[in-house]
Amino acid sequence: MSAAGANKGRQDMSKAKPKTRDADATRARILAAAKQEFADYGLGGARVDVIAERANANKRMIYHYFGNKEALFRTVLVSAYVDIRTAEQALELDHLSPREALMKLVAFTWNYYLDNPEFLTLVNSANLHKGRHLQDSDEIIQVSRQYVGLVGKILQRGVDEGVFREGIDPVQLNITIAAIGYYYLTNRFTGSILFEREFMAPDRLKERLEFNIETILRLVGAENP
Amino acid sequence: MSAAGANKGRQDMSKAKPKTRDADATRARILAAAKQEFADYGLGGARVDVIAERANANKRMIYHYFGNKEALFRTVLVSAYVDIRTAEQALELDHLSPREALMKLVAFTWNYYLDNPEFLTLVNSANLHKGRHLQDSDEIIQVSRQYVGLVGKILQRGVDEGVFREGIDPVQLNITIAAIGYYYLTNRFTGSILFEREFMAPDRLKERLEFNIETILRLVGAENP
Amino acid sequence: MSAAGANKGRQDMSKAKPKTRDADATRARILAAAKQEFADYGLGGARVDVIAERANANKRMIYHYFGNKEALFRTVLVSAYVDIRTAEQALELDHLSPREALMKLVAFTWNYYLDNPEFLTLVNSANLHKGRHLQDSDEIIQVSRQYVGLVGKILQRGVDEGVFREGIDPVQLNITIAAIGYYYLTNRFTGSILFEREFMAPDRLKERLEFNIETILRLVGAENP
Amino acid sequence: MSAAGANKGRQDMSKAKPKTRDADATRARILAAAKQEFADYGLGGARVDVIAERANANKRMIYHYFGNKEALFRTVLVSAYVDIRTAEQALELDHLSPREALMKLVAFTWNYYLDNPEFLTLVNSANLHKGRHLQDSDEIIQVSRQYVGLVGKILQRGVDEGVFREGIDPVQLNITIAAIGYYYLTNRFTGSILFEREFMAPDRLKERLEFNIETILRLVGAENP
DNA sequence: TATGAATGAGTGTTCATTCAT
DNA sequence: AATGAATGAACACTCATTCAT
Repeated sequence: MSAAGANKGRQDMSKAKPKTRDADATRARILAAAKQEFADYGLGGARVDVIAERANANKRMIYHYFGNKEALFRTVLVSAYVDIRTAEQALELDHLSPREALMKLVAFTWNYYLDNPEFLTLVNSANLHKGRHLQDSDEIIQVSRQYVGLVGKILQRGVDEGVFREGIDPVQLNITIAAIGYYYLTNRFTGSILFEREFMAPDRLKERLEFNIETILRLVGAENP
Repeated sequence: MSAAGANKGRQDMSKAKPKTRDADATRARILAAAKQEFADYGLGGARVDVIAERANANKRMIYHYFGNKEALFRTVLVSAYVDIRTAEQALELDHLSPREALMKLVAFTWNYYLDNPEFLTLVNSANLHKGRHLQDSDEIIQVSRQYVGLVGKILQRGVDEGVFREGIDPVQLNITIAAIGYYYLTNRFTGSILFEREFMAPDRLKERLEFNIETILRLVGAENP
Repeated sequence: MSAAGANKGRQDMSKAKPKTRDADATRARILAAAKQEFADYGLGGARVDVIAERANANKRMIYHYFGNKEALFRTVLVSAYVDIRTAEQALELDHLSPREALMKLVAFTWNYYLDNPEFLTLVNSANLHKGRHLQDSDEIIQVSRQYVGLVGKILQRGVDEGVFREGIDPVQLNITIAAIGYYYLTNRFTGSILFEREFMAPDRLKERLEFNIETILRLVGAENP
Repeated sequence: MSAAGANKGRQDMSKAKPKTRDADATRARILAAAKQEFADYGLGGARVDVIAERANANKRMIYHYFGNKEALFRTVLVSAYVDIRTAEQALELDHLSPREALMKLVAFTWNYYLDNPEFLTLVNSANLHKGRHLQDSDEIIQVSRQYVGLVGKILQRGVDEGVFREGIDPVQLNITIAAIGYYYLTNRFTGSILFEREFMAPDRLKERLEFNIETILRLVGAENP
């Protein structure tokens, strides 16, 4: 039996795994579908039926894996935050000059919002519901601390090298970096109408990113922005 | 028309006017209630019954005056934009120095968001629905043009006086002025959790406004920000 | 207009009333349908859709008039108790001899259960749910007190006249009068199988009533039962 | 078989027996859990998941051993009847006087209901479903016949000894003995509210049992009840 | 102008049951 | 023998909207 077991070891990989992987895969498909649906229609506007359909899963499975619609939203939201924070940590800004690190971070933030527009509406939804779904999530606080530390380190290095001015609050800087990208993109629809300008035209996007980089560099007092 | 109006004036006072005035009052109450409800729960989350209740009106009246829920939202949204743009036009910035005019505008924008938080969620809702409710609204475009002109004029005066740098796009500046206040306030719930900081504490609000003013002044290149 | 009004007075009876009566009638139809459905299938087994259908009403109306399924059950239950207690009060037992009054009460109880079998299952359901739906109903306690008083009075008269023995607790007697009819009828299905006897055959019913009357008369000590 | 059993004994202990014993144990655990769940919530209100959980068994096992929910209920119900009838047969009433035998039977019935309240709700559920689950159960009819015979024998002995009156139908007596205990206990929740009296207080229980014994003794005509 | 009654199409959620291993 | 995954049908309840007056 031990020989068979050893033999089965490899073979089982292709039999047992699918079994466990099926569950994980279903869960993942539901999560992805939910992220999209919540992003498209908000928490209230999202339809559980549609999520199930989009996930190519049974509606019952959603309740089995996530409990209910709100809990599913909570999971989606936390995962969205973890995703962006994880990507930020992977930027490897330490070997860049403070100025370049900051530019890279502004550009990354902008591009992340561009590539993952669902993040924007998820956050909006979370705030429409007064942040209720983020409460009691230690994970979120952990990754956020790392993020603030990341910006704080760049700022400190800039001050030490004499290229940034002193006394800038890393949290306020963080918020502003996010704000100038977030606002433009989340309000791209009303913005395009109000300002009679195609917000999502490639040239316009490029222009805005440059404007944002300049805004941040001037803010931290980097010479020759 | 003015003669007719004068003629009708007295007669209407006793019979028709009260009637029309009641009608106007009902309409206004519904509009105010709807603005609040849409702001609190979004377009999808808002309840027609609740709006009727909040307006101390009959549900049927909503349909009588506004057609349906979406049309009501459209009206609320346009009125919200008209309100803020009207307030901006009333600022009388012309007699201030460009630098002070800009500071005043940044502060006004911030305080308007603070005092009218429903504006933020209404705009968010409008964008969740891809700006659909703002289309075909000439009124909106008119007032927006005036706004851009207002900022453009300040900018031009600053350049002429040599206190602002050249080449700044008034629209981009507009957007950034809005963004740095809007983002902080609309995301105050998730922000307070993520950054472990009470976003709405009076000191924090004051701090943010100062940070924003500095951001804009440095952006336009005003010396001694 | 006053003439017309006077004229309309009677005519309106046939126009205006239906309006108000419609609401009341709908409510009443729902209540009757619910009583039947709850009696047939219990609280858990009853279907709101079916109640609406049986009431020839819209499902939405049930929620409009009664709030939810449990509240509807509560209303049904209270009304069922009020109905039987009201019928008992209408018996006019005072002018009968104590012995005949008691016999009449036993027979009435039996026949009421026979004619209103839904009462039995409603009470069973209420107890399956631990009486939760009867709590906080002052009405129920009021009518029950009257009922106990009614039996107490008969008992007292019997004692005074020397035909009943002393010291019988009216509540215990009440319970026993109910029990010997209730048990036979509510368990008629299992009873018919267990005892291989058609519990609902007319002769059997008559036989049981006589047995019950004898049980009660012997219990109170009436001579020559 | 005993030899085989002895032979198998050791070997089975380690391999086969646990398996079969496990199967029986699982079946028994499911049955016990089901009895409790059905008693607590009725047939419609009982949840298959909960039964599986309560039985510390897999849900699939329920279907394997019992077919489906209704069949499980049927099994539970029959077993409940067999249990009470078996306990009654073990009473050894023959060596008691008819009067004492009857008293003991009334007390036993009462105490059995008290100790096994699930029996009451199971029977109620069975009747809510029109006794359907008891049909075609020969076992039930057999044990019931024995029960009627048991009461009939006491009655006959009493008549023979001149302490009971003639002509009492044992079935009717049976029903009444059950009724006066059953009704009080199954309706203890509504009863406690209606009669403003704590039905389950120890003194109240004792009082009711004495009342019931007196009721039955007077009914059969035993002198000096 | 105003209103109470009524409704159909959904909406999140639950449940007994079967599949695949 | 035992189990985790999956499902379809149903269920209580909701909502924007219309009817009738």
